[in-house]
Amino acid sequence: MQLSLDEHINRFVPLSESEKQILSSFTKSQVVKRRGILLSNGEVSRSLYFVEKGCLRMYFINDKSAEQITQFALEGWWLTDFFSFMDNTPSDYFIQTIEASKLVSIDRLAFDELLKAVPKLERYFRIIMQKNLAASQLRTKYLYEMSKEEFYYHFSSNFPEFMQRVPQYMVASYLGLTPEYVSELRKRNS
Amino acid sequence: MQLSLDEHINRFVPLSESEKQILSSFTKSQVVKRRGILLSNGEVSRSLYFVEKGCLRMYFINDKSAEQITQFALEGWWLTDFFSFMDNTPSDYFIQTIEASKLVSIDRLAFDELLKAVPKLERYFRIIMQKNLAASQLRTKYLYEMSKEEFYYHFSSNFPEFMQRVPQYMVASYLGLTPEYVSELRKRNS
DNA sequence: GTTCGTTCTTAAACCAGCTTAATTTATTCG
DNA sequence: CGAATAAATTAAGCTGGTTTAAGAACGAAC
Repeated sequence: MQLSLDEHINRFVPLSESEKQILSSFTKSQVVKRRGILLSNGEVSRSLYFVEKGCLRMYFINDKSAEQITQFALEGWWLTDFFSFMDNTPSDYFIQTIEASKLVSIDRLAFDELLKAVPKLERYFRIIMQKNLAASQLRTKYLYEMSKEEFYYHFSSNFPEFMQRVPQYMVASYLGLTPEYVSELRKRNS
Repeated sequence: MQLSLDEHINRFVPLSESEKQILSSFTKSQVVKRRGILLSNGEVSRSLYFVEKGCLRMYFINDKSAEQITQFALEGWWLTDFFSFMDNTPSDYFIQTIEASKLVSIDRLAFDELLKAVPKLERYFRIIMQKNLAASQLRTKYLYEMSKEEFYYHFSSNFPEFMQRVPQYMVASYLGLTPEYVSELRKRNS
């Protein structure tokens, strides 16, 4: 599976050829190998990333020195630490590829310029942010209403392809479970 | 404290007088008494609400028939169930005023029309959604990194005015704690 | 196909936070 | 104000999920 940024934008806001050219002049395409680091903690999150192909994770190091994953991004998703990106402040997060990936990135300043140059994209990003917000509301609801056991089963039965793409311990981290407990759940269910 | 929508928009996108008039023709101002219901579960979340004065809560009924609060909105915040609002599907949530409140609401269709009529507002809402998303990422990080005890102290020391405005059991619900446990924490800390 | 690092499993002890249920204190509103 | 209702507290017992520690299985790279 692969999804170009142009194609994705076109689903919401059709762009003219010249607008597409302006867009590509403000963005960078990059191919990153497996486990490549895009952002390290302490740095400012300078870029907003779009995943054309592959998979990203965002995580921080918790007080037990363990990696705590807070978000994944698959094909068609945008990812950054928005506070750091907007306010130009150091981030607590790491962003890393899980697989070899093809990305489009936009720097903070380029993002502002781009939106001035192609105001139609304000609409595209408004819609994207709105959808992200809806997804985030739903995730929060799940966190409140499900036990950790339910949350795990919900996730594994709703996203089986994802479970196969990503190591089990990363899924465990994202769901806020210990790998040991996930093992127990898998045993229980088989 | 009171904050008009015009003023709030003006912080991000200055509007002309005629644009302000178009805006007000697509929105509704309403004063709602304490504990007034704006959305009930099973209904479509037809409106997006801006709080000019007062306080809203969004909650659902969990499997133990208890109210589970997922969001508050104070002056200057927008609130709705975005999935229901965007896709026109029934919501699981209730939205209710905690205090007597002054609100501005925009219906789904009016929202689309408004954005067509005043494209500048795409930018305003893009920024609002982006800020919401940043706030949501931060909240998620807190959930992952803090124990419930830490989460409670963090919240009560960072938002003391809020703790006084909202009943303790609502704060407990929002933080995912039982009222009994909050009582214990308060006793421990005094 | 062997090696070395990474990932997953097993099991027992442990504890943060919940449940239950009874009591006290605040609020609301006639 | 005073009655009724809603909210907050207390304390004991319990449990879902973690911690710890050790070993087993996997998979990438030579």
